[in-house]
Amino acid sequence: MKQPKRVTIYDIAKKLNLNPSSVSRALNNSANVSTTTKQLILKTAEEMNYKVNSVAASLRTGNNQTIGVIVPHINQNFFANVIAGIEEVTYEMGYNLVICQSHESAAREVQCVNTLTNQHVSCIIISVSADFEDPGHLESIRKQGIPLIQFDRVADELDTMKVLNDNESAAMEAVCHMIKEGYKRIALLEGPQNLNIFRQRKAGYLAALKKYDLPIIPELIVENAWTKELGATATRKLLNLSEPPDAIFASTSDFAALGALEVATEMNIQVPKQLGICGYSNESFTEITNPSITTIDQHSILMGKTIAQLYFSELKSDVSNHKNQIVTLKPELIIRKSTKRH
Amino acid sequence: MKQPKRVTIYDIAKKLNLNPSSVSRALNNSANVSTTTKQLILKTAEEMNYKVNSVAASLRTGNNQTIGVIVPHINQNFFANVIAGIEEVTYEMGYNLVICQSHESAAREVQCVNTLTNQHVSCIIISVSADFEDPGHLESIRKQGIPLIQFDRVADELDTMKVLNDNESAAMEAVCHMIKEGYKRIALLEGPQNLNIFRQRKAGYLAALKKYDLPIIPELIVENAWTKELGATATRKLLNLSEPPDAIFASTSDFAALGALEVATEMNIQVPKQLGICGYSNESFTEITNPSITTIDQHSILMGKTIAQLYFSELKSDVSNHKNQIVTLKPELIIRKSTKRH
DNA sequence: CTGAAAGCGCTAACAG
DNA sequence: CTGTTAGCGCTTTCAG
Repeated sequence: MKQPKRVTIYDIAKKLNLNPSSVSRALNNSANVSTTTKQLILKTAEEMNYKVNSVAASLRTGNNQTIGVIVPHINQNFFANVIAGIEEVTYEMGYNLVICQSHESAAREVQCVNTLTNQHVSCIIISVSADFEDPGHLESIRKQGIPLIQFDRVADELDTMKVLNDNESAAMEAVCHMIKEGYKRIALLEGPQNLNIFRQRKAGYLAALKKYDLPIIPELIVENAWTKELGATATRKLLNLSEPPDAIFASTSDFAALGALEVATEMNIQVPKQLGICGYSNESFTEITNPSITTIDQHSILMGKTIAQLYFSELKSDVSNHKNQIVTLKPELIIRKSTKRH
Repeated sequence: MKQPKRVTIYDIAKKLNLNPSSVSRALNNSANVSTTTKQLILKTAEEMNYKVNSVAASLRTGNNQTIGVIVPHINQNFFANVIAGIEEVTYEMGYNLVICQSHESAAREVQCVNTLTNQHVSCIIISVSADFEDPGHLESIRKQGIPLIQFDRVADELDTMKVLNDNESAAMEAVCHMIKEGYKRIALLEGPQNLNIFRQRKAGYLAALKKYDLPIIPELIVENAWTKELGATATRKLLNLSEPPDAIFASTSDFAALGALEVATEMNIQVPKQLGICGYSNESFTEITNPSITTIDQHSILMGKTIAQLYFSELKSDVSNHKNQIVTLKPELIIRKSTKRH
């Protein structure tokens, strides 16, 4: 593909018998240029179809108005919405987004971090992959002086800006709600415990049981039931126990809850009468299943906006007394038919 | 935020008493450097924690290994999946993605184009906004010598690379299927006709009617029924006609189909017995509604991969006999319960 | 195989 | 207010 020669500020300067720096000043709306010449420059720039080369500007200023985002998958509702929220704010500020997917792989996450740091992005926003273990690559971001914001799935031990959901209290609220609805043997579908969010949700589950003096029954806690299929398998196993649960809290996702619902339907077990089901994330389908599924909304778009706002507020804040702020959002329990016995 | 001084190739060169150009050669794995010095350079680069500055490299080479993507909304299933598909391929090739949302606004789309062209991205991939009228900004991309790939929603008249879905044949197949199931008064929910995709889907609908010698009934064609709410409103109106339709083809989206289904349920009209419903896009929820919704799958991830592959194949192809290739994918009719009378 | 030197396009001192 | 100059970090000729 042929690249036609692009118009530079030198071309404009030459045409007007001016100095490139004046042109630069005019284009950047600097005060140190007379309004008449500024007008003239802007007009001819327009005429000559001049476009800034922001790569050159970035190299010179060391600031490229670009924010890197790393998420496991961009085509998952929660992450897509968070990114949409981030973009809403960054767009207003004239910043661009470079988006990378880690595909839930730590190795790939490291590569994403490298490409972003090589590009000297102004900030990196990340939600870590499922097999996250070693925060070395995140530390290297900080070492290079690039602001880092972790959200949702984070390395707790790392002192960075964070935007979190209060998973524990949300999970607790959900399970308390189920208990109040009369469920007594509530099973938990749990996610990989190396991720903070799943640890917290489990903690909320346990706290709710404790609050109501219900026993913790190990056989009702199923590991790694993350997808619809795994949720279905887990549910089948649970419902075939000699003492099956009367409710399932799919703390991993609404997909697992959907798997549970399908198995219950298939086994002719009535939801919510014989079995209560609660998911997590408020995926759009939870509203239209039969019965509709109780779930927890994470305000994902708001979360994205909050993340971006956090960056910009830090940017203009006083450098000297800088602390890594942590913002925690409150998820919302959405009670639907799948847990309403009364 | 403090930016610690970054290690450059000069630092490495100085330490080793070499010339920066040798360091550059070693890092870029050039042939013109002895294996011993190459080893040495790579080792010390590692030790000194050197990271390339890809901004500087971009400025020098005029090639930044970055692809810009403009879509109406990143948090819509179809677009999120297309982007995921694009990313899968570009990642392998060491390219990055800069993602912009037009928010269905032509004005904002123009701005997105500007930021991307200013950044000298290697390629721009776009699906135009709903209020698209004037392809001027797309022409300016071409004028600047940046390869342009349009997908799905495209400006037909513009000679660029394109990756399309065969909307017309897919819509025709869907309507033919409904006719074969015995539906005779099939309504159409249509989208804004300034977008090629909705024109094509309408054409497919009309072609199917023609094929089976069914009359075109204007009162059964409803404009701009794009969302769930608009789909519901349209359906309510249709079902209250003196001669209501016996089927609805929601060519705009599955959301409109869902709205139709909800209205039918609410009015105690049996689907598929009294009313057939077919959507478009194969959103995940169409599988779990009651009854499940017949729809058209657009192979969105494949589409994304195809787009990226098209770019890379053009990249290495002979420049002289370059033609703007158009790839058309075949959507797939997914027949579910909402149209199965037999 | 290695060194020297120029320059991508822009911005930001510093002079005038 | 405008011009001069240097340089961001890298790649890439051209010499040697």
